[in-house]
Amino acid sequence: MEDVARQAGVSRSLVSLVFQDAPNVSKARRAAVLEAAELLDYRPNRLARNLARGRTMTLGVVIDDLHPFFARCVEGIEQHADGAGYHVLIANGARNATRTADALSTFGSLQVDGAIAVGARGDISALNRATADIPLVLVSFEAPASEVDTVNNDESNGATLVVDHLVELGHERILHVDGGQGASASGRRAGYSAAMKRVGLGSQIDVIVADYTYESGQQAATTIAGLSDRPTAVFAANDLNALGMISEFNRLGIGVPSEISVVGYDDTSYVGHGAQGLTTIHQPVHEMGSRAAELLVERIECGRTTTAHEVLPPMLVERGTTAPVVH
Amino acid sequence: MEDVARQAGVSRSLVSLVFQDAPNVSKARRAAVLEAAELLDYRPNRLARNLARGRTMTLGVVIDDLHPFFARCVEGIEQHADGAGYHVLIANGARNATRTADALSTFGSLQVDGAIAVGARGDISALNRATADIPLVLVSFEAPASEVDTVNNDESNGATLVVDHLVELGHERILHVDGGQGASASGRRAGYSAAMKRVGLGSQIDVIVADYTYESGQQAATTIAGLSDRPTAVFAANDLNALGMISEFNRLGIGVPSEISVVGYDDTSYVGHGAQGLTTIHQPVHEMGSRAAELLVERIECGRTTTAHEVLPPMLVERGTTAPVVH
DNA sequence: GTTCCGAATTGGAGCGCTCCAACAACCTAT
DNA sequence: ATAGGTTGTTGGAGCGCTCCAATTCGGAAC
Repeated sequence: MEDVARQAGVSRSLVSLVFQDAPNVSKARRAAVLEAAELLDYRPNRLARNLARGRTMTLGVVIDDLHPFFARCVEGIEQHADGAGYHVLIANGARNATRTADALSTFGSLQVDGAIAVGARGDISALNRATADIPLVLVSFEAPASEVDTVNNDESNGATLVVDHLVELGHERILHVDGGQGASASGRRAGYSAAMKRVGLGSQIDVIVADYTYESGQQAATTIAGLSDRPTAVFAANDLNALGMISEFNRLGIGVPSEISVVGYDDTSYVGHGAQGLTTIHQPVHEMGSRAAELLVERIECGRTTTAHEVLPPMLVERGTTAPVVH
Repeated sequence: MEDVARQAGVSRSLVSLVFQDAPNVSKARRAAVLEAAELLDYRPNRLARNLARGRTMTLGVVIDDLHPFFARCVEGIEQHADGAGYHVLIANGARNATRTADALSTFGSLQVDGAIAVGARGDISALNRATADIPLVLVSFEAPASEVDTVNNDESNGATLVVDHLVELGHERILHVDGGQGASASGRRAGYSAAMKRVGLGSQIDVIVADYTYESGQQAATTIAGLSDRPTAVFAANDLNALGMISEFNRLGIGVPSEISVVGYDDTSYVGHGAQGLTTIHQPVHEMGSRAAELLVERIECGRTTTAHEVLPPMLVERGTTAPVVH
């Protein structure tokens, strides 16, 4: 910077002003500085700038893993951040509470202006401690009572959409393969039960404990196939789980959707493809991301201190794995 | 830091030493500092540390988009980086040369110690300029003549594996739906032609121009269905393209693999799932990532100046979309 | 030709840390 | 008791920038 200043025949301060494109710099000097910088191949050191400014104009995002569901969320975050003039840095929590906290504290010591954790592991107090005093927004993480902002999908409403759709197709024996301890699983479970009761199918409520993996879907399918009073429809924990279930049903010679209907959850990018699209619940992930970024920027720039808990509505996407019940 | 030093009754330097866990600090003082830090809720500012050190112990990764193929590569990168003590920051190039260059220059001004671009857009000189003087490694980007390190999959060999597999199943009319201008497409195309000639099927060489999308796969399927002398096997541009093709064949009542065999490329995570697994070429993406990180760390720490071009072998994964030809 | 005022420019302190050279303290070994 | 070597500790300069208060500049108004 010193060198550029000398080369352009101005002071260091002026060079600084040019690179912040400050308003009150004369055309001539600005040009001179720019030319000198070009000549010397100078580019400002953001590290130093950030240190001096105490602002980084950067948002840190920790995602639980790098898979499509989170990716779409990040795209939403980026969209809003871009508009607000922030850079976005991503770190991988690797489905692991420690790594998540680590990533968060890396962001903290990197002095990002705010952080977003998507589908994070660990408990709120740990997350909060890791981020220290930079604002944090949680996506897909239920924390209604806490001081942190959250953005969630209305899981319970999603489950209701599933049940209503299946009931409309004439199903009554509707079973739920759940997500166990996974994030959002309890909301889906509760929504399922409530919806079943509401439509007068309380006696049919049946839940198989599973998790969000393909393999656990396959297992659940085996269990279901062996049931004496086999359900005519299954509400899966999520898309991957549904896919595992379907592949196993196919292997066992049970037709989907001819003999059993299957509904997933998340509308992961790949489930629309393939010969037989999966009927599923679309989460507005992209929007959840951009809303999270919005909340964060609000806190950073307007110093909002009230806590926000956003809940976004899901949507049913009807594809090829559900059909009217056959008696 | 000053406060911590005062609280612990030591100098600022000692506090610094404790937080770098330097060897020669007495147990007593170390404990005192740690306690004071705890009390005052102090955590070192990495920004300042990085500035002072001139090292960030961070690697920047720019990926072309956030989808599974790249995600697995990042996991490979992270694995090696972790071992070598580096943090990994990810930025999204958003399938766009400008954003890619931007991300790279953000990393540059953030003073990361090295950068990796996976499946980047733009030309080498632009990428090089953006990174300025920090070392750069390119993954899935052919640049044999340049000064930058690269890590690639042996596309040509991958194509050979496909042709050999199909020939073994008795196919002769083997068509290639290509990836157009996409990265690696030319390698696959060339490998296909060479392999066909080698097995004496030079006269059967037939290429349909397409790209790496699902939709273009569907289109290609329509074209193929209308061919007078319909091929018995198709080598698709990539998995997504193959999936599009298969769904369209299904819709048109053409059985896969009974009437036509289809082979993909990449072994994207989701293609093993579903009722009918896709036969495809597995790229060792994870390994490519970790190898890239290794090359990078080598340059950073050992100051290697010779250029490395790694080429990793692909592998055929036989699943359900290929079968012996029926006459 | 003064006076005044805003626009343009500058020096210097400071952001929070590291790292080096200097120094203090404590051991041996002579 | 003294030189020599560790081990432990410290002040201060410096990393590359920003930002403030102070200064200079160049007109327009009188």
